[in-house]
Formats: sequence, structure tokens, C-alpha cells
Amino acid sequence: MTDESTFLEGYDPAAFDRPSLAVDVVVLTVADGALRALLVRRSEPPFQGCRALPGGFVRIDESLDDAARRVLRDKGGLRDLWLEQLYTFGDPGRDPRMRIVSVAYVALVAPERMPPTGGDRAVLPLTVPWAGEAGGPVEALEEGRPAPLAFDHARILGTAVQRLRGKLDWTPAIYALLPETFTLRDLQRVHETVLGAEVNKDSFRRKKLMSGELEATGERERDVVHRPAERYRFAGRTGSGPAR
Amino acid sequence: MTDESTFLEGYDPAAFDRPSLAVDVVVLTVADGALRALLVRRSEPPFQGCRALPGGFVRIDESLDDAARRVLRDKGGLRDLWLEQLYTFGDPGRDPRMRIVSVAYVALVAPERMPPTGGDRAVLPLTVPWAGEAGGPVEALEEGRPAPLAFDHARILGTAVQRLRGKLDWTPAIYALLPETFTLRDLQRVHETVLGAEVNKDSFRRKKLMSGELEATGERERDVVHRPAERYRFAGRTGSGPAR
DNA sequence: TTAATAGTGTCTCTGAGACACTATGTG
DNA sequence: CACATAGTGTCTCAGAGACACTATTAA
Repeated sequence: MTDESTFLEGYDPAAFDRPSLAVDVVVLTVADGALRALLVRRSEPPFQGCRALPGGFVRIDESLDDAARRVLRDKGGLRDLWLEQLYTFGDPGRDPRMRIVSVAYVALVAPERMPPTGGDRAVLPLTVPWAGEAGGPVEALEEGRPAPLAFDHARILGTAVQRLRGKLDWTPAIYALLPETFTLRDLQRVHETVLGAEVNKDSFRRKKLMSGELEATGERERDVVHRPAERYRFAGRTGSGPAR
Repeated sequence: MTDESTFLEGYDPAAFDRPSLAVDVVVLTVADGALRALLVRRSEPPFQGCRALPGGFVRIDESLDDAARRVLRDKGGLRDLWLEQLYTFGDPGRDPRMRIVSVAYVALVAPERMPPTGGDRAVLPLTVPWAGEAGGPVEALEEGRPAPLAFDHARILGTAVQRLRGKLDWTPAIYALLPETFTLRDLQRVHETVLGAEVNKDSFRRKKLMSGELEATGERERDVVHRPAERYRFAGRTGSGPAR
């Protein structure tokens, strides 16, 4: 909008052929040594039987953030997650039925809060075919094979992983992927899983302990076959993140 | 979209009350020691007489990037700019007339390529009331006073400045704000103007010379009252940037 | 006692800030 | 020559990698 005012004055929003607006949410978690995403199976064409991101149309009276939160509630009862707008995908032809522009969101959740797999829902490990923050599409593995993904959702997943990797070092996003308390080793493992690369143990410990982000709980691991590590808690804003 | 398929099957896009979709473009430049944005004056309500970002509705058959490029062409004949999607603003009520979701873009342009001021167009200096990448709304000055900005455009400008500051150190975005050739001093001045803070001369020079981004031209400044500096050229991808 | 990982101390390397010093144009 | 800024050389300091060494638990 802006100074198309003369045009806008007589503008009847229903009179034009306009794009539809949707949100798609990339729900990421780290479990069993892999970065995983929540995907649903499409039961109808197009892309029938393919995996797809949970999503839905934006209602006329709700904000984009609210639409994303509504999708999360409806597809698995997820609440109070770290949630952030990712990018808006709007190429004509990304949906063969009609023009749909989709505002993509990323949500981060600790594995124990992920809804149970079953029905049309699955939490599939991602294979990232590029290093660092290079970017590019990302596949999801189902029964060891790449699951066909609907629409441009491989690209959306790729953008989400790229963004998450980029934020990892300078934001507390990583704590949204961990339970309430965790050891430094847990923290490092999650970090490495997201990055898809190993990090230096010593400097990782130092950086995190120096950062002021961590609060020692006084508790220690139990039932481990080695010296038990101290459990820490994220000392910043609790739980979720930028949006709820 | 996704597995709302049962719902979607019988979906008639015209039957629902849906948000309209627009693009707004923040065209930034650095001139006369200030970060400046291209703004137009609204001639009609709402916000009649206020300054606003150039923008327009997204057509049914064009991509979002194409819509942003079209707006740039139409509002000042700007072509081949560094252009990047910024964020999508979609709060209900951001436009008092109707629900409009706007995909904001940032464009960077060297000052000599900025279209002439006049008519409803102005290139106004921005005052950023926060430091670093803290974020928050940003005002534009017109005749020394803050110009009233339409809609949520102060917030969009703020997000644009925040994003640009964040990218400055690790992307070649800054070269889009400079002419074909420039001295290291020019480069540093633009950097400082965008950041709103001074940077260390020595380490700035070293970093840039080490980066491999610069190519010496062999030419030197002329008609300066001091030792003339060498002119450099950006050695990476020429001219524009991520999108054209 | 051994295996295995937690956690500490310290050396080195690299990049940034600080600062002094030289170079080279105009007036 | 004076002035102003370009450009270089070098010292110091802080953070990261490397690595050796100690600590603590279960089996």
C-alpha cells in the first residue's frame, strides 16, 4: 500500500483476483542425535501421500503470529513454544491449485514436549546436504528413505535450518531445544546436531559458562557410568522465546 | 496450507474474507553523512499528507520479489538494486481500511543512483533512537522535524535498519551503498553512518583488505587537500546483490 | 582398579584496538 | 614549509583451539 491512494480509494478487495495467505510452521527438535521436524501426511491431492509442514490459512481477524500459534495448537496441542517468523514464500505456481503465499514460521521445542507420532503426524530426521549456513533444500527421512515433500516445503525446511544455524551462536535459541535442566555435554550435543559439525569442547564450555546464560542447579547427573556432570538451567527468559 | 485438504478440496478462494497482500519497499542510501530512506507523500486518507514507504499490491501472477521490483521501477525508475525480503507485517488493524498483510523488502542503492527528490518523493534522513541492533521504530526527518509516518512504517523502517546493521559485518551488503569505486575512507564512513557509531580505523582497514572483497584500481583520489587515497572496487558479485 | 567422561590450568595462535611513525598531496 | 589525511609497523590484549592433567562415578 501507500500512495496508490487514488487507486485505493475505489478499491474493493473482493473485486480483484488476489493471492491467498497461509502460514506454514517448521517445528524443529533435536532427539536421538538428529535434527527432526514435525510433518503431516497429506491425504488429498495435490501431493497426496506426501509429507508436508503443518499449516493453515490466515483468518481475517488474526495476526500472522496468532495464525502460527493456532496451527501449532491444532496440529498436536503444542503451546508456549519458541516461535519466530522465518520468511514468506510466494512464487506463483508453488501451489498447483491456486496462488497461495505462505508466511513460514519456525518453532523450537524440546523433544519431550513433542506430540506423539501417529495418525498423520510424524517427527522425521532431516538430512542437510550442505555445510555451515550455505543453504539449500533439506530432506526428511522416513524409514531410511527420503520422504517426498509437498509444495516447496523442502526449501522452507532448508531456510529454517539455515536460519537456526545462523542464530545458534549469538542467541539463546538453543535452550528452547533442551529440557528445563541439562548438562554442558547435552548442550554441546544439541549444538553439534543442529550445526551438523563438531565444536571444540573446551572453548564451547568456556564460552557458555562465561556468557551468563547458565545457572548451576547444584544437581548432578545420576546413573551414569562416569563422573556425573552438573545440571544447568537457562538463566535468561524462561521457556519459550520471542513469541508465545 | 497442508493437510487441511478436506477443507481445501471444496475451497473457493473468492468465497472467504481474506487478507489483501501488498509489498512495501524500504529504499536505503547513505548520503551527506546520514542514512536516508525514499519516502512518498500520501495524497489521500488514511494518513493523508503523511510520509509512507513506496508499495503496492501483489498481483496474482507475479512473485513477491517481482512485485517489489515493479514498485521500485514505478516509484522512481530504480532498477538492478540490491534487494532482499525483510519481514512480513500482518497485524490486523495496521491499515484502518481493511486487512492488509505487507511483505516488506529492503533495497540498497548508492546515492548517485537515487532518483531526484520532487513531486511526492523525498529522500529523508533517518533518526535511529537506539544503539547497536537493539531495534525499535525509526523516524524520518523533514525540514528538521520528525515527519509523520503512515501505518506501521516507522516500525518497518526500524526493522530494516536493524537488519542492515546486523548484516553489515558479515555480508558484502555495504558495497551496494557505494559507487563503483571508492576509497577505504569512504567505505568506513558509510559503515559508520549505518551503524551510528564510530569504528576503529586500523582494524577496519585491515579487516577489509584481508577479506578479499576489495580490488585495487590503481587510481587515486584527486583534488583533495591531503595525500590522495587509493580507489578500490568490490571484487565480489558486481553491483546489485541477492536479487535483481 | 579400570573405563569413561567431567572439569581445570595453561600455552599458543589469531584478530582487534592502540598508537607511533612515515608518505604524499594542496595551499 | 605546514597541514591533513593515507597508509605501515608493532605492541598489547582477549578469545579460541589444543592439550595435558586431575576429579569422580559405576562396574
